[in-house]
This record gives sequence, C-alpha cells and structure tokens, in this order.
Amino acid sequence: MYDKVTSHQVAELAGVSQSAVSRVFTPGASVSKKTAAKVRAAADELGYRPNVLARAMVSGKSRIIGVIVAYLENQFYTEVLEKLSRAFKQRGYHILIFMVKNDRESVEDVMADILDYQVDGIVMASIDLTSDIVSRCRNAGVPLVLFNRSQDIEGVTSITSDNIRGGEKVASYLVEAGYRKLAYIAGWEKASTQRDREQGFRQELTRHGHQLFARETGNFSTQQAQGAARRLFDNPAPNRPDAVFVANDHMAFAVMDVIRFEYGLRVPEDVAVVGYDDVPPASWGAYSLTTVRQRANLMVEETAKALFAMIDHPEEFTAKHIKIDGDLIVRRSSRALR
Amino acid sequence: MYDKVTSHQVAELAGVSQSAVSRVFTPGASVSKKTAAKVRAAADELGYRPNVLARAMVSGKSRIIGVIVAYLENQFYTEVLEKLSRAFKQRGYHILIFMVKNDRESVEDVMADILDYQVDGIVMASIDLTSDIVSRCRNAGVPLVLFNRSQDIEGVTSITSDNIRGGEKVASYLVEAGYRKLAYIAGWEKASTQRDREQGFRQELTRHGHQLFARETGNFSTQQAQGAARRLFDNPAPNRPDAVFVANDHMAFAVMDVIRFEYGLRVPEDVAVVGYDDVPPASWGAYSLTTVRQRANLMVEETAKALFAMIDHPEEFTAKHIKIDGDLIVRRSSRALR
DNA sequence: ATGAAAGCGCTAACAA
DNA sequence: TTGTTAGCGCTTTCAT
Repeated sequence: MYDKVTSHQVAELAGVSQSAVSRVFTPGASVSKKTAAKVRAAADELGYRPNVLARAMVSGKSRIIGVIVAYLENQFYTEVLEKLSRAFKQRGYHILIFMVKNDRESVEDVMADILDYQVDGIVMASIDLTSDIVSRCRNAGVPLVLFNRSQDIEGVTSITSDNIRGGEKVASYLVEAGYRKLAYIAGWEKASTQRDREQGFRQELTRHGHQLFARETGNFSTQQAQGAARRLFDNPAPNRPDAVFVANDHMAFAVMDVIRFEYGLRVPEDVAVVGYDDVPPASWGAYSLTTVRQRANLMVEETAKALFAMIDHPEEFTAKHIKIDGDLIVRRSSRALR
Repeated sequence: MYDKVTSHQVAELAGVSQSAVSRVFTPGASVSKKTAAKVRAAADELGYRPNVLARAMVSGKSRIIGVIVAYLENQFYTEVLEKLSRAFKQRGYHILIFMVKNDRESVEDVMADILDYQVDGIVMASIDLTSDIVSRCRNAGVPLVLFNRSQDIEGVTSITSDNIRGGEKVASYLVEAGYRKLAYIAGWEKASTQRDREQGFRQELTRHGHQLFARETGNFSTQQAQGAARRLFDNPAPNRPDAVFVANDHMAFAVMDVIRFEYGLRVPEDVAVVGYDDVPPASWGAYSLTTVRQRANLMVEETAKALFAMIDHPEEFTAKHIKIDGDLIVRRSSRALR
C-alpha cells in the first residue's frame, strides 16, 4: 500500500519542475517532446496518475455529471443509464448516480447532495421538478437537463420522445385496425410523458370521431396497474374494452398478466394491449407487446449534446425542448383484427 | 449564479474564524453551542455547504464508493444497484458507478479511472478479477469487495448467495417431483456463480442416482440462451429433456419463450423450467418461474458491512467469503407432475 | 518551453 | 473552546 504518488515525486525523478509534470498531463499545455518523454517515463515507473479531486478543486471542473433517476425498475431507465454512462465517459466525464423516490422532498435532499460534489452538470431522468430546484441549480451555476420529462419552468432544457405524436400513432393504429372500445391506463398524472401520451391518444381518437371508452390510473407502478386492469375488466363482457393503451410497457406487462391469467382472456383475440417505450421484454415471446419505441440512443445523444453545450458556453443559454419521434412497433399483442 | 460560498465568507459574516466554521460542519468536533448557532445562521443566510472535494483532498477520504457492474440488463443488478445506493447513502457515502463489458481490458481501464477518484472502497458486481487488478487496489490501499462472484485470489472478500446449495435444491426438487430427463443451460463458464450452481445441481443429481440428461451453454446472454434452448429441443420428443435448469432467470425467460413459441410445447406440462435469482419478472404471470431466490437485501447489507469494516480497520484485514442461503420459490413453470 | 509561486476550499495539528 | 498555521495535490499566472 504505497500509492499516492504525487506530481512532485514524478518531477523529482524526471529532473523537472512539478509544473512540468502537470503540463504533461494537461491536454492543451505546451511542453517539449523531450520533457514529456522524461516525465512519462518517470510517471510510469512510479505508477503516477493525477488526482482528479485535486484537479477538480483548482480548476473548478470535476468532470463529474450527476444523474438523478427515480424508476430504475422500469427497464427503460436501465438502458438509458448504461448509454448515458458510455456517452459521458467517451467525453472524459463520469457519472455520479443518485436514486430517489420521486417526491419533492427526496429530490430536494438529493439536489443538495449532488451540488456538494461540484458536479459539472446534472441530468434528471423522470423527475418532476419544482422551480425551487431549478433555481438552486442556476444559483450554483450548474447546467441541468431533463430527461424524459418536460416542464414548463422558465428555461429548462428537456429531452423527450414525441409523446403526443406517439399517443396519436397508437390511436390511429387501433382505430384503423377496427378496435372500438378503447381504454387508457394512465401513468403518474403529473408526469409530462403521461399527459402528452394521453393527450395525443385522445385527440387522435376525436379526429377519427371516436372517444375514450374507459380510463384508469396505474401511476407507473406494477401494482397499481394491476388494480387499474381489474377495474377495467371486472365488468360483464359488453362493458369491457377491446383494446387497452397503457402509458408505458412496464405497466403493460402487468396489465397483460391480469387480463390473461386472472380473467382468462386472450390477447389479442379478446383484447389488444399497447404499451410505450419498447423495453427489452416487450419483444420477448411471452408478451410480444405492440408499443411505441423510445429511441434511447438518440435521446441520450441529445442529452449529452445539450448538456455539454451548456457546460462549454454557459452564456449562450437557450432552453430547448427536444422531441424525438419514435415508431410504433406492431407485435402480437394487437394483431387480432383487420 | 453566485454560489461557491466558502467557509471564509461564512466565518466573516458570523464573526468567527474559518476553522470554527469547519468544526461546525465536522460531526465530532468541539464547538460551543453559541458559535455553532452563529455559524449555522450565517451559513443558512449565504446558502453555504461544504465543498466535499476540498474536504476529500485534505482528509484523504472522499466518501465515494466505486461500483463496477457488468450486466445491467439482468434485473438482479438493477435491484442491487438501488439497494447499494441506499445502503451507502445511509452511511454518508455515495456511489460512483462504472459500467463495463466483462473483459479483462475494460475492467483494467475502469480500475484506473476509478482509483483516480480516490474512492474509499470498491464493489465489483459480477466482474471477473485478475490478480493484477487486485494488487492495484491493494497498492492504492483501497478496500475491495466482490459481489455475486467469488474468486480464488489471495485475500479477496466476496459476497455471494450459496450457489452450490441452490443448485442442490433445484436438483432434489426436480427429482422428487418426478422429472427424469434433466438438462442444464450454463452461464458464462468462468463465472463462479455458474460453476457453483452447476456443481450443486450435478452432485445432488448424482446423490439421487441420476445424471445430467443434456447440457448447453447460454453464457448469461439472452441470444445465446435461445440458441442453447434450440439445441436442446431440436430433437425428436424422446431425446428432449422434461426439465431444464437455467443458470439465471434472465436466460430462463428466453428459454421459456423458445420452448413455448418456437416449439409449441407447454410449460410445465411438457417441460419444466427453473431459473436462478428471482428477479421481478419471475413472479409475473406470463413466466411464473420457479427459481432460487438471491436475497439482494441481505447480500447488499453484508457487502456494505464488509466494506466498511475494511475501511474503518484496514489493518485487521481478513478476507471473508460470505454465502447467503436463498429459498427455492416454486411457481407454475414447474408444477406439472407430482 | 520552463520554473517559481500563489492559491483552490478545506481539515488538522498546535497554541492560546 | 477557539484562532493561527500549515498543508492536501493540483493548475495557473507570471517571469524567465
């Protein structure tokens, strides 16, 4: 246990000044080939690596991005986390992850925590903001990007899929496929994803001269989605929907299970189910769920791009709301009619 | 954007020395009620919070735990990540997450990265170590705990479930339930979890006077598990297994899908399927998978406990291999016979 | 291109 | 209990 090699020790061994060592490890700095070589040799010999914390302190840049995420049980966020990690790492940043329950209090707590680490930027995934939180970031001078949520707070940049358009796609697909009793199972009512998907769905139904047959709330939770499904199907057959649009895949799986195993109904022969996200299990044989794809790769790329733009040019501050279109992926869960 | 309040500014406003401010924010330090009150008032007024990076530099403790994880697509690890995050946070630590492919190179790269952050400890989940990596940690004086892998390298502490015992439970259950043509689909051959589960399974079969009917490898990947399943069932009925033990749930789902949707066989009437982990989808209706539970909560608790023991008393270094027993959870995927 | 020196924000002796 | 002082390991002027 004798690490903690400092730039001084390297300098001494290489016969140069400590600042020379620093320069060798600072990308843009001016050093001669010769010094650089000597320093690198010495550094290798001693196993020297710069202390990022010390560097962060003096430079004011930690190269850490804080990521706050609420629903890790939803596989979409796992995927996103992985991609975010890769995207940032590729640019020399690392992510400090904070997991919270999505309530005001925890988010504010965690916000304080995260700022203590002098992060260079923050990504909030599926978190619902208060303007208070936003101003905390702003006061601290830390750029913030909202992922998969959009919010009407002053100038907050957000990246989402085009949820309204997605809801519309589901509606027109189901209507054209011949379904007539269309139900909707909502996510958390305050989430923009929930609101937009429902809005798109309803307005497209209206455009086709139809309207919602039933509506329940699942709150983005497996358990509550099951409850919602039961309320929908605890009815004599004529009062049951023939198609259910569920606000995300995670809930849709639970809904399908209830429909098939508690009510003995067939999907899609008796009732079609459509989700949103296209998480991995959606393509698994047991569910084969029709769903709207959220293009995680693109969304993550845009997130990184937006965040680095803010980091690099804090003054040219223009909030953007980027919406990324995603295809409807038709699978067996809705292939009955037509 | 006028944060970056320092302890000096607080000190000035409170009319005390800067060290007094420091003490107020240092749990064990000695300060009078009076000073503390003045300082807190000033701190609140200015919105002061200590800079953890600066604190880390001088104290040599970053209060950051590095977590390296490879298979996030396996839901077991998402659960673990969440619980780890909570467990460490509760003790005032945070986790810096690194995601890698599980190969020698990426792990070594990431190891360098992680040490640069002066982490106080490292948890490696489902990562396969080289002794080189271990000595890097040791040289840096950073405690290391292996999660869900155990390895025969000098004194490395590891936390796993009792995989041998788990494999045994599956074998005796299936044999007693009347299954006779027992196949095994392996995970990544070098993983200790894979080896132990298989070993337990086989030795218990032997004890019952039976032996493995067939064996294929799925390498802990969905795709390869599908291939393995096909190789198992691309046979005339008499040559097909009547029960398949799959090395983890993640693969078991893929295997069930192939069995049911590609071969039109019924689970469990035609073939029983058993997995390992008890991840959330295992209890979902569509799979209802019999599996061995890994007690994530307990495993995480032990991990934290072991790591903090090493952090607090580095000298009393005794490597432990903690194994946690988990129950066999019998569900519909194996309830045919008996 | 290089070295000397200042200082990032904090903790930890040491004195008082 | 409190203030003073010396760094933690590094980047960054500023001379040279």
